[in-house]
Amino acid sequence: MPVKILNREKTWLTCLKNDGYRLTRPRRAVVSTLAKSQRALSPTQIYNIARVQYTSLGLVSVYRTLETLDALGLIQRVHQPNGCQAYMAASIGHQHLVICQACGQTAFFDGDNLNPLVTRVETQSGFQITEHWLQLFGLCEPCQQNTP
Amino acid sequence: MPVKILNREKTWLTCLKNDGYRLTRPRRAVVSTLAKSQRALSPTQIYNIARVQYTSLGLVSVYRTLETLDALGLIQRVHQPNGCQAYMAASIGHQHLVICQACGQTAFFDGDNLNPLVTRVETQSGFQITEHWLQLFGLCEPCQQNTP
DNA sequence: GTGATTGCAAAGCGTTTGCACCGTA
DNA sequence: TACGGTGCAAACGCTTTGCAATCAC
Repeated sequence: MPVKILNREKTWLTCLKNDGYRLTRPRRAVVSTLAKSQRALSPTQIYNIARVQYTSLGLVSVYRTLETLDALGLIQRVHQPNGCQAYMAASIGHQHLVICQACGQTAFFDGDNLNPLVTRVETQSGFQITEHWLQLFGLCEPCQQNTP
Repeated sequence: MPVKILNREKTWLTCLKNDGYRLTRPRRAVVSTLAKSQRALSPTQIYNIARVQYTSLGLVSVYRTLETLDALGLIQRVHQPNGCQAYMAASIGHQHLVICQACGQTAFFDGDNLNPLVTRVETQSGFQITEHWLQLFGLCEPCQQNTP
């Protein structure tokens, strides 16, 4: 699992290159920032962090790179009760997200097999289900101690 | 279940009144629009629909009424892959949402018992889970026929 | 070299705030 | 009548767009 995170940056850059995108400094800075992050980041947060590494980065490039990474399915928008402006690495397969409400720290967990539920709902509602979304909110270990 | 929808408007107005809010024409118009809707509506959509009933309604009042209804727990923000600006009646108890990706039509379903999953994730991740979120996306019956 | 990509500035859009007037209780 | 609530207009913040300069290939 830690291996995945270390390789994420390299993987994303390879994907970009294979899809014909140029590996520019702004893109590298955004990719590096987001690939390493354990928490969901907003465009402005990414901008501020990435500028440490590449000072003349423009906020616009952050937006454009996020759009590209999202289109390639490498990152996902993270929804929280109060909004949905943050992004992080896309979950793989049937993994789902737990988010710390205090610090934004995230972790993935392997989802239940939701097929029985999906089938039941399809029968009862008449909807044809194409996508599901399961997310948990709470406090990560460090935050449990800081906010008793 | 249809009974609930018919009573929803009355219930919301009663809640507002009991909490010391005045039952003004703008509030009635917003409540009536949203209580009757089977789909999630954005502030602007609510504005346009409600203005049929109350022409001089201001968009600002829609926002303020939504804020109030949300604070009272009567409505909830609905998150979709592309954004989270829409509102609808709050789910009751452990109900969850199915949303039609084509027309926005929604339906509730009784959720699985997620307690075993929550317990498992708490143990594995160290997170203390306080809230969960389960949502399904797909096509409602009419839209299945229109988009084959 | 050349065309994709960038940063800047400006436009755009949804949302919030300030304020004088209005209407509910 | 009193004051909570309203609509308008302006402010605000985030996001997108237009464009000349830049840089990866």
